[in-house]
Amino acid sequence: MLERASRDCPVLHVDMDAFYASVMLRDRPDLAGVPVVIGGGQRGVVLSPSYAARAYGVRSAMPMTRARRLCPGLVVVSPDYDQFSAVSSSVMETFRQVTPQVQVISLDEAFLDVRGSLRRFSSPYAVAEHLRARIHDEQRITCSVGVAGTVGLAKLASRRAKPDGVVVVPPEEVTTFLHPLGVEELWGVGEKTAAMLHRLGLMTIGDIAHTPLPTLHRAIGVAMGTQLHELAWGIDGRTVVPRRGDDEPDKSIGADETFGRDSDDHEVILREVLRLSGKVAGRMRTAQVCGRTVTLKVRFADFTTITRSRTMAEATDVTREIYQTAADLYAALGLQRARIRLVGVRVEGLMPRTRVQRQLVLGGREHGWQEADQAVDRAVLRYGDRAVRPATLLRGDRA
DNA sequence: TCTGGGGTCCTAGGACCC
DNA sequence: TCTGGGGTCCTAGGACCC
Repeated sequence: MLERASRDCPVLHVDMDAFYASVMLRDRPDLAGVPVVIGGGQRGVVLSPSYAARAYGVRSAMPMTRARRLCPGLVVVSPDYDQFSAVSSSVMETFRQVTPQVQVISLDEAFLDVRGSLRRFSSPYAVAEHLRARIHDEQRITCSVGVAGTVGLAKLASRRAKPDGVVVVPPEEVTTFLHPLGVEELWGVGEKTAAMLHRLGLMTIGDIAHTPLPTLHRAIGVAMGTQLHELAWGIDGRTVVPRRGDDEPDKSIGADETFGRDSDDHEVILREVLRLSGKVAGRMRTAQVCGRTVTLKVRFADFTTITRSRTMAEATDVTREIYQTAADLYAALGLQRARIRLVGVRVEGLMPRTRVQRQLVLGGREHGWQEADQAVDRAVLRYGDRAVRPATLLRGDRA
């Protein structure tokens, strides 16, 4: 029955079940059945709760403090991204053995267009079950698959399929499936938009579908209103675009860090800005890109967040120049004793380094810093990222 | 001890150019 | 001494996604 129902459903959304937690648990049989989360840090959030932890109400993105309150025996394990990436690559490779039409969304999910695979498989549903069996055999983790005619519907379907299942939404059942769901299930509807829709009395996707377009436009804007109205009727222009996830150049590279405790000490804050600048510049050099716009982000103790940016005449990947710009932006804030929770540095307007020719500044000593960075990169490659750091960062070690 | 860290996209106003 | 209109860049903020 599912075979036949899936015939006009060329799009699969595959979503690994509790991915980080599941990958960790398969190597830690001692933790089987124990409520455990991937996460950590004093002020962190839950990245991935195991199903045993979910039974206590623990959810992704929940503050760790709240998770521990809900589940006093909670075991917390730090993420091992190298391992997650390795498992993810294997899984994506399995997908590609079925179809080249694989769009990687993140480490743990992908869209597949399986139209080209229907000579080898009797139906999209059969592809879904084949993939689930293979991943279970090869990786010893489970996944859920949504099968539908559009990416938006496939994504909603995979959510309903969890854990360890398949949900097919054939064309004739689209509105029956879609309209009872809450508005927050739609892609693009987050906390704020959901609250706005709720104030209008729109609770379900069906409510959105039956709201006149002009009303939606007034409430949430023309672009968003049109998009949600279409999605509410299962209309979705997006297609599966084969992508590996790392084959498109980033548009920006940034790093931020929440302090263990809020700080109003300029020296502490600027030292962190320097460390983040070095981290960002290093990643830029690895990616062989330079950028022109430096953005400083500051989050205060009350969680209000501001950004300040400056666009430079020339693109750079030099730690010192990024730091100097970020430090200038910080100084221009003129903060006195404001307690700061987080600082961040991001560089935008990225372009391939080969396209950047640096102007020779009369009397300038521009090249010194670039060569210093290259020396740092070589040392880091050989000895690790604690090998070479600006002297001002060494003080942090003693603290 | 509420609320991470990596991103993308959109909006809106002002500057500036033609 | 009247005030258009389009296009692009820059800046700041906000929403959202994984």
